[in-house]
Amino acid sequence: MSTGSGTLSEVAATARVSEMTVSRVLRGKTNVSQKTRARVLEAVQSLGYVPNRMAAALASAKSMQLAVIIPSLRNIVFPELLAGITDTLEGAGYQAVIGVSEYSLKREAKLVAAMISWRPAGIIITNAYHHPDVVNLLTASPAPIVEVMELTRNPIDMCVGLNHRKAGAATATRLLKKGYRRFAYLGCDLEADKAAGKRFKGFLETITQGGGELVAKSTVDEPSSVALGRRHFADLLAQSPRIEAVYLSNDAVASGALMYCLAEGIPVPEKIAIASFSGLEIGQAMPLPLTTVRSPRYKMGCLSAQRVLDRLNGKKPPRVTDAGFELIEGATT
Amino acid sequence: MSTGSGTLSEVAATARVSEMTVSRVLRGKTNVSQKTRARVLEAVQSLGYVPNRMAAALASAKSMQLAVIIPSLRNIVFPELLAGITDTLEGAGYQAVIGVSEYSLKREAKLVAAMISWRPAGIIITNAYHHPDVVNLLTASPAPIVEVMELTRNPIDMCVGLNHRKAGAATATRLLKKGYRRFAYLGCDLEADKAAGKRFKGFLETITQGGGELVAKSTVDEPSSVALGRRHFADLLAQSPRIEAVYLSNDAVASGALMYCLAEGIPVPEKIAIASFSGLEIGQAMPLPLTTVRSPRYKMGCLSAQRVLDRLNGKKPPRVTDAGFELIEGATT
DNA sequence: ATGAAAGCGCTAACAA
DNA sequence: TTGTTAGCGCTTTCAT
Repeated sequence: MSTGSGTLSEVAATARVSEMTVSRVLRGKTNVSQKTRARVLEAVQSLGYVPNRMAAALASAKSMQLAVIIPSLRNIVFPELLAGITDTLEGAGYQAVIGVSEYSLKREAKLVAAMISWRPAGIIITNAYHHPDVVNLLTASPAPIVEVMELTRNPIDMCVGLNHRKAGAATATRLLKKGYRRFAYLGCDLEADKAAGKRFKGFLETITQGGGELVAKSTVDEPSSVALGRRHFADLLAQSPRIEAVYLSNDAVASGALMYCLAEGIPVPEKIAIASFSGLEIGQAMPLPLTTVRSPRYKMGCLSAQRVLDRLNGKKPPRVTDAGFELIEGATT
Repeated sequence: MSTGSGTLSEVAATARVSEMTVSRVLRGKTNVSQKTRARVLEAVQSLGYVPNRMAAALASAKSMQLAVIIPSLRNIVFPELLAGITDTLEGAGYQAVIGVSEYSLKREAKLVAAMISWRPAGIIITNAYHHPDVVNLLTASPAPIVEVMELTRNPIDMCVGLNHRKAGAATATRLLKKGYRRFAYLGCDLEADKAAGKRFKGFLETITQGGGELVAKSTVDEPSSVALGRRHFADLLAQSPRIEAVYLSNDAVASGALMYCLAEGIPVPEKIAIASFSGLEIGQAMPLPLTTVRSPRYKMGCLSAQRVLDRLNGKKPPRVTDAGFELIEGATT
C-alpha cells in the first residue's frame, strides 16, 4: 500500500516531535504551539505526506465514507440524487461510495453487505422495499440510514421522499379539470419501480372517482427510456382509438411518446394529451413542454445526506421527511 | 463503529478456533479441514458477522476500493462510463468510490488528495489535463492509474480513450461529401471540455482543407444541456443567414437545436443540417435521428477498469488504449 | 491443518 | 503543550 506518501512516524521523525503531535496538527487540534505546528507542516510538505484515512478510521472507529445504493446510473434521476448527496457531503469532509443494484433485490443485498464491510458512517438507499437480508443488516447496523425517494411511515431508520400516490392523484385531478375522461396508462419497470405503481394507483383512484375511465393500459417490464416510450406509444394508441389522454410512468417514456406524435404529425394535445412524472430537463425542452410532476431529486439528495450528517453530529432529525413535489403545467394537456 | 457485527475474535471464540483459522476460512484458503470450516461458517452465521474490510486493507496493504473521478453526474455520458466501471469491478470484488469535480481543476485536486488518503487499489480519472498537484500526487502514487476519455501519447500511467480530433475530422469529411460548404459551430464548456476543443479543431482543419468555410461560431461557457442548445441555436442562425450546416459540441446541445427547428418549423436538413458528437439515446430517438459520432462510454469504462485490474493481477497492459468511435448517419444531414 | 506473535498506521486515554 | 501506552480488527510470517 505504501503511498510513496510515508507514515505519521516518518513525519514525526522529520519534525522531531511525537506521532501524537503530528496527529494533532493534522486534525486541526488547537493545543499545539505555533512553532511546533509550523515545523510539522513543513515536514508534511517536504515529504508529500498524505494521511492514511483507513488507519484513522480503524483507530477512531469513525469512517468518513457514506454508502449510497441506487438502482441505476442510466436513469438521470439517480445521478441527480447523487449530486445532491455529494454536494452536501463535500463540505463536511465525507465521501460517497456508490453501489448500483440494477433494480435487482439480490444484487442490492450483496451490495449492502459489501458496503457494511467498510463500516460506513451512514447509509443512503433508494426506495422503501428491500430483501429481508437487507432489512436485517440495516437494522443491525449502528450507522444512520436513510431510505430515499418514497415516503414510508415505517422506515428502517429515517426516510426522505415524496408521496407518489398523491403525485399521481394530482395529475389525475388536473386532467379531469381539463375535461379529459378517457384515459390510458403506459408504464415500464413494473416489477422494480414500486413508486411508479403507487403513482398509477393514485391516478386510477382519482380518475375513477372523478367520472373518468381507464380505457387502455400497457406495461413493459424493461428499464424506461425515450426510445422505449417512442416504440410502445403506437401500440397503446392502437388498443383503443378513443383515448383522450395518456399518463406515462415517467418523463423519459413520455418524451418518447411525444416524439412519436411529432414524427407522425399527431396533434398534441388536441388529438391526444400526454402527462407524466419526473420533471426532467428534456421534457421541458421539447417543442411542447410536457405536463408533468417535478420530483425534487437534487433536494432529496441534499436532505438525505443532511439527515445522516445531523445524526452523526448528535442531533435528532425527524424520521420521515416529505420533500414534496410540483405539478408542471406544460403544453401537452 | 462496532457493527452489531462483532469481530474475528468473537467468531473464533464461538467456533473455538484461533482467529487465523477464521480468517483463512473467510478468505477461502483451502488449508482448513472440512469440519473446522463448517464450524466457523456456522459461527459466522449465528453471529451475523460481517468482516471489517478496513482492518483487512490496513493489515494486508491491499484495498478493494478504486477511486473514480469524473467532472459531472448531470451529463449522462459520465454515469454511462461509471456503469462500465462498476460492472467490471463487481465481478472482481472491487468497489468504486466516486468523486465529482464539477469541471473545476481545483476541486479535482482536492478530490484526488482525499481519494489517495483512502489508499485506493487504483485510480480512474477523466480527461488528460490536470492541476500540477494532481499530476504530482498521481505520479507518486503506487496505484495503477487510468486517464479515460481522451487519447494521450503521454499518460501519467495508462490511458483509455478516443481520438477526438479524428472524430471531428470524420464528421467534417462526411458533411463535405454531402455537399455542405458553409459551416457554423456551436460549443459549450469551452474552458473545461478540452475534448470538444479537439473535435472542433479536427473539424475545422478538415472543412478548411476540403474547400469549406466556417461562417459563424458561437461558444458558451456553461455546462451543456438540451435547453441551452435550444436557446442558443437561434442566436447562431441570426449571425449568418447563409449557414448550411451546424456542428455542435455534443448531442445534448444538438438535440436542443433540433427541437428548436421542430418547434419553429425550420426544415432539417434542407434549410439547415445538424451534426454533433456523443451518440446519446435521446439524439437517436428524436423525430429525425441525429447525425453524430458515438463515443463508447460504457466500453471505455469497462476497459479502464480492466486495465487497472490487469495491473493489480500482475499483468502488463498497454499504456495507451484506443477505444475508437463510430460515425452515425442520421437524418439531420 | 492450526496457532502465536508481531504489526499495518493511526488515535483515545492518560500521563507529565 | 507534549509524550507514552495501548489497541482498533485484521493479516503476515513463522512455528508447530
